[in-house]
Amino acid sequence: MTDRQTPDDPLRLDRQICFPLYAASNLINRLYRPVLSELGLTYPQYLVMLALWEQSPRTVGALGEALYLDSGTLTPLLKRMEQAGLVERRRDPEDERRVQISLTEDGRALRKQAEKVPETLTQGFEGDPADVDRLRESVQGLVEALAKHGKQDGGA
Amino acid sequence: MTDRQTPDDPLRLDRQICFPLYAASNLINRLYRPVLSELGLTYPQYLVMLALWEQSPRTVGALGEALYLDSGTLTPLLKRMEQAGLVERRRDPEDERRVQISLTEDGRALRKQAEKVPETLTQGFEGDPADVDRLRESVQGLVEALAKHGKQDGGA
DNA sequence: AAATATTATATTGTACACAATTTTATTGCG
DNA sequence: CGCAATAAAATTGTGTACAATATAATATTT
Repeated sequence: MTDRQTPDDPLRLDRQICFPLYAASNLINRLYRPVLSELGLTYPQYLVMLALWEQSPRTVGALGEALYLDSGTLTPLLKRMEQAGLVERRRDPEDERRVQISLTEDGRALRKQAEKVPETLTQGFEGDPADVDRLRESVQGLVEALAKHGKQDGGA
Repeated sequence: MTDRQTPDDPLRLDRQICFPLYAASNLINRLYRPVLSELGLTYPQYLVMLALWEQSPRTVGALGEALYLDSGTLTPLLKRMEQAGLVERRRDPEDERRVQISLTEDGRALRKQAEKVPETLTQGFEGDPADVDRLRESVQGLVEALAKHGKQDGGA
């Protein structure tokens, strides 16, 4: 039987920064899922839509840079979104390596329904909005640091 | 061509709290992966080991409660860990519905190698440890709020 | 005690994530 | 031009996540 509770043990679950981020990400996904399913979207698909509503068309690479995802994740996801009629995928005539992702009419129209998503989810959620804002900025800072960290080679 | 940048648009990607958490979780997974692969672990498997090093044996349900995961995720994951010789799965004789997960000798021994993981990953990482600590506590608070939120029925 | 409800885990099917590799297109260089 | 190097997406294979359902064991009710 194992049972350690050394207070300064760096392997304690409640001392990890990684774990609450992992848990929060899963829990948020779970919270969004039923709301987004009414729009016919998964959570990462919703993020792609947010990115495209800000700017369309965008290349697969540009989407990946914005969302910190690579083509291995985005290609099949975008194909499903194309099947759903939300986006179009078209080789860039200027550079046939690139694939331009653009919103369809349906994709643009979906924005109206999506506008209700943020309030639906913050409804009945205790906590000072200013606190949430501070937290968001902190995590954004962490993401930037992690992204910079990851850009480096990692070596050997 | 779409191109909106209304400053107070609640659908702006950089105004979401969910997105940086999602991105941070992915980036951290990516950062841990090469380090953990030397121990023969994936990131969620590492979390299970952290939980078991604190207390073993534990039921599948107890692990799920600690990590905010359900049997649909844990069962196959634990089977792979059993194949790898890190844990044993055994029906609880007291209640045959429950499955007790316990560390094997190899599983316990792996802790020594895992002790190097936290420092390996914080190495060359800029940022005040006190800031990271505050961030961890904030995200832990959010996780608790989300978990409480999720416990409620959701209605309809 | 038999029927019903509840609980714990497992199974099924869909959709990510990502490393590694492959394919196709462009760029650089002699 | 010819060809190696680079770049952008797609493909392959493994491992999560999770909703919905199934299975089996225990608890509850009548």
